[in-house]
Amino acid sequence: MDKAGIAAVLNDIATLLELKGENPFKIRAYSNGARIIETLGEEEIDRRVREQSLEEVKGIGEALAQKIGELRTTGRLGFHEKLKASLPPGLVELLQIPGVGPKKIRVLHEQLGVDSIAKLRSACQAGTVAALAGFGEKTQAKILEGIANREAYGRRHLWFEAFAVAEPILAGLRGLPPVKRAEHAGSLRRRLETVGDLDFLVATDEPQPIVDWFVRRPEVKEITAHGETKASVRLGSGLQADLRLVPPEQFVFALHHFTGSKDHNVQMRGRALERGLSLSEWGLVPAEGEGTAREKAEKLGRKTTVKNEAQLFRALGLAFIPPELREGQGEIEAAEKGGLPVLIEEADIRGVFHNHTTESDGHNTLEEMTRAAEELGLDYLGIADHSKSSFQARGLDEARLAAQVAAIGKLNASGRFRTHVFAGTECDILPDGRLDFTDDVLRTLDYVVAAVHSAFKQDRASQTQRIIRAIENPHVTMLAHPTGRLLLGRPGYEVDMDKIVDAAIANGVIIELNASPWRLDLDWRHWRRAAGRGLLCSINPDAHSTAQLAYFRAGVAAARKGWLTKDDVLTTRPLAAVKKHLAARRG
DNA sequence: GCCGTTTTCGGCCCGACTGTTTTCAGTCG
Repeated sequence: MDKAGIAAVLNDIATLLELKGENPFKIRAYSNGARIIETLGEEEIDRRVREQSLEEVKGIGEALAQKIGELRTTGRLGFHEKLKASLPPGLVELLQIPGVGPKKIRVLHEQLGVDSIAKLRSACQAGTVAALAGFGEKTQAKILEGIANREAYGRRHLWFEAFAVAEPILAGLRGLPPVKRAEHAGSLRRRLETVGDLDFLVATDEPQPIVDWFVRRPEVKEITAHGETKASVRLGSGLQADLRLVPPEQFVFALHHFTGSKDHNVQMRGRALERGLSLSEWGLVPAEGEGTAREKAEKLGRKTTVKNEAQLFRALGLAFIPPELREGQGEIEAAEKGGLPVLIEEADIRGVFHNHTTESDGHNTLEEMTRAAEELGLDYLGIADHSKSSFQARGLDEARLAAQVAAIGKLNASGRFRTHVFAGTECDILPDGRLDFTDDVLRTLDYVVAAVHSAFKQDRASQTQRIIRAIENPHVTMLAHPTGRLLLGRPGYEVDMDKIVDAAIANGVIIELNASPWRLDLDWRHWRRAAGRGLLCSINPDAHSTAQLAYFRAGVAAARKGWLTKDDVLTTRPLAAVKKHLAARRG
């Protein structure tokens, strides 16, 4: 079993133990174990299982080492299966209802036999839930509302779309006179590929008019909380948005706290305690002495020397950690050693590859796409329409491809646009790993993007071998969307990504970070290690219209989460350097 | 379940909010 599978089992154990009412610290040990195993390489896991040295990894003890070893070698875990069998399968889904946690689930199950969301709804409608000790009318109504909302709005939202909704709200907040500072927080600020809700944080001494402005925004469909320092609304798009207001001296601590992630915050608090300090959304105060952290922070008030996040990190002996890296994946250790990367920025992007025109399934012509790229300030634009086997996308055959290559040559020669156009193809990888065009055809192009668009259901070994065979073709410049996943849509096809990355490095092939907000594939979680081993990235918008060229911004956000620097990405290089790279590739 | 050691047990991040309660438990972030 690979590490993602092992981590999933450990997390599942944590959830099941929660429902059993186990010791919360034991539960956390399993969650920690899942997170730790994700940060190890597959080779390292193999070696440590073989040498029985997993216990040397901090956070993994005797019990976890044994369980990880069993999962790795047999693909199963007796403990996990027994645990699963001991609980009705429907209990886990009850955790999705807001306000319902493990303790309430146990009572509902033991007293009323509730073991599914459907049964919970029936029990609420019958009024039996309100009669339970510790429950009441309001709890019952809230559960019913939670079930209804889950069905109507339960899904997460793409970061790119949520960001577009949040930007004007943030700008509006910043324009209000009593607002000293305003930022968004949470997974939106961390630029996670999907977000659950929008979090806004405001520094002010006069909260009430700001809260009132917020809940009266035209896009607000429903107000779910409207207090003095906090408000929650549901927007027309189904997104939930939370606003929190804090005094200016507390802003930086609240911003750090509500940006998260949870794992990052846990580690930061632990680090503060090692230094005799207590870190919370209120402030950074001595852990010793009388009073709560909040009281101490309020006493310190405006005398705090921490005015921004950089100073907050510095107070704990750390370099500033950009929000994108705050996932509890080793960023604190790196910040301590001065080992944080200088992350790529939007302004570094000089061009974009893998874009479509009306020749295949794009909505704009070659000229329209080139003009749009020029308006974005890009030095080069790579066209890569589909190849003939993708007939559903009006893929080009050899003759139409040759005509397009000629048209691109003519456009470049005309000097009409400052943006240089590269002629390419998004060439189908056939089910057996051969490409859709012969080498003689591929040779006529500036670059070749190889992509899987069919036979998604091959087994893992065959799918991996199929893609590696394509990578080994000397005419292939880059591999497109290596897992084929669609966020909130479908999972990727089964592949051994470590082997594919190894093959790409060995053959000098680039792997794209497909910047379509629905794809963001290769996922950011792979990039740090892959780039560290020498893999070159290309941030490709896969634009099917002029507007979608801007998707490269979502790609940059994902690249930043993957610890990528300017040097890790082909498309930050100037035109001459890219021409040289592509020419060298063609030989 | 893990860790560290004052070395085999005791502590593990912590505060707000809600609804229920009448002093607090459960949930959430």
